[in-house]
Amino acid sequence: MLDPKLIRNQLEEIAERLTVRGYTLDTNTLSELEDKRKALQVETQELQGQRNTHAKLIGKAKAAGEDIAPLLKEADAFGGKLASCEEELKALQKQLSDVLMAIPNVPHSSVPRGQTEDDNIELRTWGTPKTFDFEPKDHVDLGIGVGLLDFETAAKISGSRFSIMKGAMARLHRALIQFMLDTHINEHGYNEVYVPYIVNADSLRGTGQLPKFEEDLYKLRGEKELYLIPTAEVPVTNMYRDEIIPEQELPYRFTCHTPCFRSEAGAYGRDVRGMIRQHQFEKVELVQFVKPEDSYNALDGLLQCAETILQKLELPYRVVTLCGGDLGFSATKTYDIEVWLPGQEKFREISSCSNFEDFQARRMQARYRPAGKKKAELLHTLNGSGLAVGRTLVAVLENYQNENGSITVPDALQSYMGGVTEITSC
RNA sequence: GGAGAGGUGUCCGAGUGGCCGAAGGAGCUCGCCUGGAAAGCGAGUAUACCGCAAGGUAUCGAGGGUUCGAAUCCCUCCCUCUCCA
Repeated sequence: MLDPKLIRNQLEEIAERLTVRGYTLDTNTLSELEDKRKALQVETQELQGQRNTHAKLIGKAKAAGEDIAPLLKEADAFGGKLASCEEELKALQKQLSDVLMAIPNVPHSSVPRGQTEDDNIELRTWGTPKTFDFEPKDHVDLGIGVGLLDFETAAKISGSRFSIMKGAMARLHRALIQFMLDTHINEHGYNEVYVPYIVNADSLRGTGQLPKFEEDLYKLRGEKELYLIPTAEVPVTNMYRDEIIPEQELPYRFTCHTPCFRSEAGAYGRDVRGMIRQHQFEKVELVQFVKPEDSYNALDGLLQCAETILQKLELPYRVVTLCGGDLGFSATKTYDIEVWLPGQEKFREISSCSNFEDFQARRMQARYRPAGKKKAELLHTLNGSGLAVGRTLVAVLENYQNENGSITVPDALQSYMGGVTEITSC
């Protein structure tokens, strides 16, 4: 959520900055609502004040042993008008907060204007795409070729956009997870956490998936409003909802492996083939809570940590700065890492590293207390994939394939593979 | 599944209808004291909104209700703890 003060005092400036992401802020409606709210609030508070003064009068009269009957009669006058004002004000405040909750974050000044991913700006590339002296296959053909990837059976038991991995493939997938976690814990100083995969609506509002993006989520049936997590970002970031962290403990840096569940409601035609876009996939996430002045340095650091994984796996990639139009709802700035996929002859997103500044923190009331200050202030939150495991597996398969259809296990993963150095048909 | 107890400010904790935005303590800030520190002493210390200000309004797990007036009484829900099965 944006700072309501900014909405009140710098509405036009905020509206202008939101155009960078192609978002049109309805300033007329907003300022109209805000004016109404203010007038009604003043009126309501005045009436409440009258009521309170009168109630105290009755209290005193009663204590003094006086007859309070005439005062009670007078009190009737305050009832109706106040009740209707309070009701109307409440409705208006709800309406205003609904509008506010649906406004995306304001992009950082360095974010380029643009509509789609074509307007993203390439920041750097790493590695050189390998040249094959044969026609490289995509991961689907490779996986099915060695008999260790099975989409048809997954479709039977669940539906489209699910997959089954077997044998060395399943192990390679698991090896990737362990390798990523170990690297972040041992080399990057992150703290591992295990969290619930089912979260309540407050948590999803806190990080910004709700109220606007409910159709992307899997909601559970039952009396309680519960959802499967679309990313570890939700439970991990919400660990500090309604908490105040002492300044000296910051920054907090967590890594967390979870499955992620996404309905992919808006992606019917996209990436229907293979493991690129699944309803269920694994991800190793990086989450940070930092002081506001540190958050952009932290974003660079987070990006580095994610890049390290690809470097150790010797997978070529590039880093792009997302343009305003491609920026997620809650982010002020996002770098995507895109890995080279020989099967598609394309760079494909494998990690997204974002700074949210205080946008999520305000929704969550996640604060820290600066040393020596009495007032708690909002934290900045960041997160990034480090990395999306399914897509990393795809990248390994396609980049490490051999002419006979086998896949060489990258050096970095061999210690996790129990001596298996090459994946061949079983 | 059964029976109880409880959720109050940064934290601990008192408060069963008006004098309670809330005792007391801890912590923190400032000052005194000290060679310096600790201890001790004194003052201050929630947030949001309206207002130039004085001041006002709301907030005691969440939501409803009773009342002239609710942290306090009633109802529903959420969460924590203890005991029993």
